[in-house]
Amino acid sequence: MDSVRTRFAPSPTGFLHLGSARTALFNWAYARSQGGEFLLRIEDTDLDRSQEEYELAVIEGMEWLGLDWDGEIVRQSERRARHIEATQTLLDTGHAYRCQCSRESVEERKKRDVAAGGPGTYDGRCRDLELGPDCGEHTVRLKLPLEGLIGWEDSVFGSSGQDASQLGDAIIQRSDGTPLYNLAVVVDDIDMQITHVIRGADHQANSVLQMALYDALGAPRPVMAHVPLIVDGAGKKLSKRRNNVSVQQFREEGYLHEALDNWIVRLGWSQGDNEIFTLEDIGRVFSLEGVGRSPAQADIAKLDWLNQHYIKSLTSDDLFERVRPHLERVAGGPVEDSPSLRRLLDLLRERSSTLVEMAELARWQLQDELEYDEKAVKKHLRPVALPLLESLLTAMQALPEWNETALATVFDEVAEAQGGIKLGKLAQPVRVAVTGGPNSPGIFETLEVLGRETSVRRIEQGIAIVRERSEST
RNA sequence: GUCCCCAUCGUCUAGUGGUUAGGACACCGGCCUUUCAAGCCGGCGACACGGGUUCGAGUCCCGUUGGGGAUGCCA
Repeated sequence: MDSVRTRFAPSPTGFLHLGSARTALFNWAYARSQGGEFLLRIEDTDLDRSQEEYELAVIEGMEWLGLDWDGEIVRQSERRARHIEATQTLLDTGHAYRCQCSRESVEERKKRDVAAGGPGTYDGRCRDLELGPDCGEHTVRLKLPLEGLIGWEDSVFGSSGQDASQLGDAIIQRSDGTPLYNLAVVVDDIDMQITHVIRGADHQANSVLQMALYDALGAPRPVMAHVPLIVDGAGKKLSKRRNNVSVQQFREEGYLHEALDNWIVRLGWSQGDNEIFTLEDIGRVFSLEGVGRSPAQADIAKLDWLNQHYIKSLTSDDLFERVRPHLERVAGGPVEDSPSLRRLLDLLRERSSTLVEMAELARWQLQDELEYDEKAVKKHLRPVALPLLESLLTAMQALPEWNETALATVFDEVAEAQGGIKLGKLAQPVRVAVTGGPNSPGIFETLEVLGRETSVRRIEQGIAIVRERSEST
């Protein structure tokens, strides 16, 4: 049996977006699961739209997602001679013909046909004219069968295809002599010996044409597998214009590639009731049978959940390296590695669904000056808290050891001395004093992480705030 | 307009003629608790509609409705 060869063929017209990323992932996964090869081809034939910058962005996105490809990257623009050669072959074998029709006249005839209730396809005016190479400015059209089904057995959608009567002869070479997408794709896929073409369902119509092209070129057809589109909240195909969906943006927003891969693979593919799939799992268990047929909406809440799941499973070193840029943004400068920061990060794992959120939650540790939450201050730094904070401060300063256990003991003693008040009565004012807000990890952990010096300073500062407030009222 | 495709909880989905229609996320409630989370337990919640076929349809067929995609000398 021939070994499987798939490819991902993005056009570098923007950043790698969700839909493309999923197509890439599926192709990668299928190849890996079958012990085959996964190739990368950049479709840069539309020079107007292609930009090197975007090509780099696409590659970067692939690498970030962990989708490694085999062999050298193929650039479609470098294969022009082959495309032109193939067109010539089609011309020589009578599978294609030169067409002199101008855009305007084709357009006009099309309009007329549509008005008459027809399909509005090219009417084949030049089909049998047998125009030679010296016929002046011309395009080249593929000579499609006039009738019969042009179909294939799709691995996802089953019997697919269209009746030839609904199709017009498509242009495969522009009047300036350059090849068009459909021709180039087929020629490249043949030369690259692609065995399975896995791509978005928006290509279904192209596939009809491409099947005819394989036939005309006398080449074996690959297995086709169309994947339902990912749609936005409005049910529309994801668009770069309307939706913020580039993978680098997700990265910047603090999502892990592990989460993104897992999220994406479950958009249109499933395996029983399983939800968690590492890239390694995907490369092992992915199958075309598991691909569904209806479009999927991308749900950020699910991504958030997955992201936290993977954040929890990261090693300490890995986590630190990945949040670091986000921490530094919050800190406004370089952030030093330290045991207490590592400890804080661990405490924050189960409180953060993104790395950005995690850095935000670490703000009180990263900045010298506290940013107070007004509501929290009003609620917890009140006169009643004054004796509490003061006696706590005194007791804390006398502590020989600054750690969680010792702090817990101090809190218990103060709570007892203050008339057996609940721990919460004590903890909240302290929390607001040392973090500026009402939420943080456990108060003992928080204080330990913060260290004696800063904790004491901030509690004193908190006491000052209470005094100030009681004087002004 | 024409062609193609799709249709199970709000979302992602399991389901291949006989199920109390399952899971996950989200949401709601409870437990835990020094806050927020996390965790655990529980709850709400779906087969678009109408015809067939069948002893029996979420599952098969037809139609309707709704949605999407394609209709480029773009990729």
